[in-house]
Amino acid sequence: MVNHNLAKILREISVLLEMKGEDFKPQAYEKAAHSVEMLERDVREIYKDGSIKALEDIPGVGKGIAERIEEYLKTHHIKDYDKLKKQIPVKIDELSSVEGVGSKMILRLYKELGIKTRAQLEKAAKAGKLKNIEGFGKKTEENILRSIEFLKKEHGRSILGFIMPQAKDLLEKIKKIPEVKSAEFAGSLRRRRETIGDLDFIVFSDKPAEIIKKFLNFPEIEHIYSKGEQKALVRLNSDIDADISVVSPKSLGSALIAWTGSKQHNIAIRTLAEKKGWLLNDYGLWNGKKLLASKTEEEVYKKLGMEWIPPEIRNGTDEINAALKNKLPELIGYDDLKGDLQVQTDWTDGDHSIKEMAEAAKKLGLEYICITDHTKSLAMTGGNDEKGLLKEMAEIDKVQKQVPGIKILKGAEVNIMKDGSLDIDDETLTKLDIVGAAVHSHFNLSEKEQTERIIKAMENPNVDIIFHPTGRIIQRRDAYKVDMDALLKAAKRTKTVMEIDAYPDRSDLKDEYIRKAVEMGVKLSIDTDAHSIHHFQYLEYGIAQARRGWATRDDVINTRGWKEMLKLLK
DNA sequence: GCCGTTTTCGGCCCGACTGTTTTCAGTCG
Repeated sequence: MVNHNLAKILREISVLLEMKGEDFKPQAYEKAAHSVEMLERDVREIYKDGSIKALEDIPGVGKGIAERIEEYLKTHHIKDYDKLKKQIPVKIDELSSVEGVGSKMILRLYKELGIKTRAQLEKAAKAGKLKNIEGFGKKTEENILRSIEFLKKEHGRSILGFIMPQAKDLLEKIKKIPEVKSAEFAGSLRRRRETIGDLDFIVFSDKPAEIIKKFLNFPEIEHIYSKGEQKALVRLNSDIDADISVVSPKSLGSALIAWTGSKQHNIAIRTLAEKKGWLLNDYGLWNGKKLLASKTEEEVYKKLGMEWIPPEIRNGTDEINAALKNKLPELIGYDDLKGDLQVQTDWTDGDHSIKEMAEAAKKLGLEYICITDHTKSLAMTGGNDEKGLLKEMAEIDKVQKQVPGIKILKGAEVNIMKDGSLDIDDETLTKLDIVGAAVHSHFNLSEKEQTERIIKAMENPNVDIIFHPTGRIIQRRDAYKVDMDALLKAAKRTKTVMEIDAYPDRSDLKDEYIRKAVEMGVKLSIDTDAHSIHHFQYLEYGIAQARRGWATRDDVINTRGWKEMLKLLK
């Protein structure tokens, strides 16, 4: 996709314009950059299908930016950008990623010291040259050096499901501070984004200063970036940053909205308030000095003329229009799942036996699981052949008697071969309750070949579910190239279920594909891909993912009891 | 440069904290 590079350039233009003291253009470019980054379709395709008019349909992209995008697609250059870049030839992304360094500082650093890169900035700071620049002091120099040290460790964003246990522990600790009335996650943590930049907490109390003081004494705090009467920003010894903000319970609703974001969502609803002649800030919704609403989120949204919006879908896109019309779907709830349809055991690459997995799932309150060990062509996992599968089925029957109170379904994670055929014969597959099929090899086929390959597997009447349909692993492996529209159409036609793999670094399907599937009436399943008894807890993140994709209870098959669920399969 | 339930011009989210300076611009979320 060209989107990432294009967004980067638009963002750089924004910073360059800021340096020049332009007032509103930077926001315009920043907004356009954000939109382009969020697009699910490649800008090249959008342009190919609908020319420049289609580009102008991207939120925040008007005539001017659309022309520049067109120029970029045609020539790989944007003249205005090149011109700006020539005047100030600095590595903007490198420098602005340093905490506390923004456009104005970058400009001064370049003009006064000729600094273009982060390495040069570090060298100058170490040599004590920064404090000679007007507006810079010793503190600034120290902070820049500290931030560069931190960046060198290359800490990017954390994966939601992996960071959540730590976040939950810290939230519990915060709640135990006596002056705390209540406390919640905020930011991307509360929105349950698939990756998290830092841990945001919002605390409700009438004694903010004391809470900040006590929080700053927590042993896990390694460094304090800033602290005030109401807020603090720190780094934890686990090398992730945490933000805490304390607000009076009187402002709980408005503060939660403000601190949950997203930024785009906040801008949109604050603009909406402003249109009515009101002001929306952390402390409430105001008409002049008159407080209109502040206590609960519901109250604030209602006053603005809309229904409450679940945090998971607060993107600042179409959720606001839907909420204004009272047309938000009722998203699947965190208690709605009754079973897990992808579970591996020690028959292949799982850590625990069928019995141990069943017992663990039962303990968590699940009504059923489906055992889906790998099949033979995935040799590294010791995958089952036909004979092995039959043996495992017999073993499941045996375990079922030993572990009552949870239904153990018989399944397999069958390998889709390069040509779309399966590595287990149909006769054996018909004996299973559920057949999941998945791609584990040949990730580099062309989009056309990969799409046809998976559709061919869907057309097998035994294939019930496509597991982790895009094969991506967050921060490790990109999704293989596939035409998702075509896959979803085929899924609809063949009544194949698409999985939301809840394993935290998979989270596959991702939210925009889930939303597309929901719109097209394709059924989904949410499974953990558990390889250990500890993995069932990941269902929570699969549900979060489904909620971000606007999925309802009805869209997800394993919200039903197992008998009813099986009826939905081919 | 973008945008419209106060549409084709006039406004663009809002507030806390920091560092350096002495009243506020810059940065961040």
